[in-house]
Amino acid sequence: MSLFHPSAEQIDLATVLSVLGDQTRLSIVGYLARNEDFEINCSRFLDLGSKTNISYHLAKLREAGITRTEVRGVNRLISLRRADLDARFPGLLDSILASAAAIPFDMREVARVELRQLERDGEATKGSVG
Amino acid sequence: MSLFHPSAEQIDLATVLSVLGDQTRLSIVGYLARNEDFEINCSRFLDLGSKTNISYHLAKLREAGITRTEVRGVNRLISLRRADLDARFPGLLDSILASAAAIPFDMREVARVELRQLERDGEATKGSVG
DNA sequence: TCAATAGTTCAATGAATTTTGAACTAAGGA
DNA sequence: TCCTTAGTTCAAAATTCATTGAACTATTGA
Repeated sequence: MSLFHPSAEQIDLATVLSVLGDQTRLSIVGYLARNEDFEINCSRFLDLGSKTNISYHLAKLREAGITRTEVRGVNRLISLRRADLDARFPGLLDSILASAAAIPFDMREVARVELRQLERDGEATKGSVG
Repeated sequence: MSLFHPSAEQIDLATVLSVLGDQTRLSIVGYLARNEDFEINCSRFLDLGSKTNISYHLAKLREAGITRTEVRGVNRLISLRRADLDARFPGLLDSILASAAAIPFDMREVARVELRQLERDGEATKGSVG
């Protein structure tokens, strides 16, 4: 049920580098970094491969300590473990993100996803402010 | 005869990360970084694997653009392409080197190699200063 | 309870990587 | 010229990695 995540101290440099040395996973991490304010679930990455394949790559990222996967109802929300990575390997993630090329995504779908998210946030704000 | 080296612009992030995502190659790079003032040849790394195997790993590093291999007589001198890597991926190499663990080497042999080098430098200085 | 959704696990397959020993090349020194 | 040193190349074996479809699990909502 609960998914394995290595502790910060268990995160290994060679493992992180080899896991990030793959264009699909680099694309996923780049997208997560540029969208830390949004809740991202697995299906957001189906542009990059089949459902099974994305599940495989996300498991690699999680087991390496690069991402966190939390079960939220029927979804799993994926986020970067930025603080843990920065603490363990200062400057590494930032230099990789700065150098990682932009991701080949369908930007209309990206916009749609983000619009839905913003609308949801808007409703939440409306509710709590009233 | 002359060995292939990618140009700085040809160096690819995912390739660099996957090539450095290997403990043997990370050890080689860490050693090169901590000994940039010395001339290092291939056999310096025989602690880490067989001659054939080290040749394989050094070729990977060279083809990824991480090291330069110059033929110097019967030896091949290996050096880090630090300037090229820094220009292409600012901060990446430094953050990796800062996080890379110390290498499991036979430190007596390391000391012997460095002593020989220092003695050679001493002779050169003596000659040029006189 | 039933269906739909989101994602995982499994087994199989193909591709790439790592490791090895044997044979090889090229340069330098006796 | 012959030997030694330094390192490469090749072919084979072992291992690991990536990708796929089919079957599965867990949660939510009707």
